[in-house]
Amino acid sequence: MSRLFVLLGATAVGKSTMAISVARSLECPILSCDSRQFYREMSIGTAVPSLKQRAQAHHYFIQDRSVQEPLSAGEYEKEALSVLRDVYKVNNSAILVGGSGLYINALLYGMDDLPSNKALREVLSQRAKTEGLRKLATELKELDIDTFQAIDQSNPARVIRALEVSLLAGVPYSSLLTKSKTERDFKIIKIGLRAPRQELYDRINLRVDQMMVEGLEQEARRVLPYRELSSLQTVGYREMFDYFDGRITREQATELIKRNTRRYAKRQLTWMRPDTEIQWFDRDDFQPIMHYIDGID
RNA sequence: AGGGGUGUAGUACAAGGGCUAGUAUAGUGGUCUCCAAAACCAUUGAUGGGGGUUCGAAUCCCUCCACCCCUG
Repeated sequence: MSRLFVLLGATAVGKSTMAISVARSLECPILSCDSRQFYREMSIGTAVPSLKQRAQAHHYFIQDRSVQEPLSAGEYEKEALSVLRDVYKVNNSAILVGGSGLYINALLYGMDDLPSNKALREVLSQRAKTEGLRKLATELKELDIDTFQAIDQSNPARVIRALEVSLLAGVPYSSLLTKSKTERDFKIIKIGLRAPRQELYDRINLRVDQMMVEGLEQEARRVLPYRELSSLQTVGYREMFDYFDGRITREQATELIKRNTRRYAKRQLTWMRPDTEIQWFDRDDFQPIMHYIDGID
């Protein structure tokens, strides 16, 4: 059976480097699962692997599209499955590396085939602003009482998405969720990279300082015209946009990027923590990881 | 060394001798079926040490300690 090694961990823990080491050892390709490294306009702020790094192993889903063509979790699932099918024709192994939990779950377990309509979502989003979220929540209550009670009613994203699906499908959103995982025809091995919290935060702070030196400001200026796109609702860019608007100073922006990256890392850890399938290793434990991999099948 | 000043949460500040020491921010925990590096929810934590006055002290007094400023 083909194998997919899933390399997980918080941002800046060292996933990319470890993935390349493992890929070279296994002589297999890497599929990135980082919902911001998909886009070629974003390099510095997403800490995308360098060209030199990418030359050491074949990478998929790294800067292969524009921010103007966003890739959703469901679309990623389909495209990544297609890539994996091709990879497994010639190779028994592949590595999935990244920090976008929802996208990883989409590929590993599948997503229910829910309807989607960007225009409708936009309308609902506007109505939430003008009429208030409570109004939309009340409408959701009539269409889908189960979801209304289950979700956080003050969370616009949840309310809008549930309403969008219920309206499009003509049946309650909750009735479409199967809650079952799709079985894949490859073996999934999850490997987590960890580091002490303080060390992780130090690495984040250092990395942000480096980004500023490398020209994050110039990069952010180039994508400023696309600031409304969801792909630009990203740590490192939003803060620079605020700086360009004159709302904060460059120094404040740098500090906010650090803080928001730390928070992002914390949310990633919260997301991964309950997953008992993850075998955890220290961030640079290459040999123990290879030993673990060799012991599988 | 002498004189002056300041010590409240990780940080910045508030509390005229009287409610459970407050606010901001950081930090922490959590939610999650395609906007997810998003969105949202919840929450820990402090009066520098010791003594005194008082029914009652962050607040007044003494002392020690730490830091800052000035003089040398």
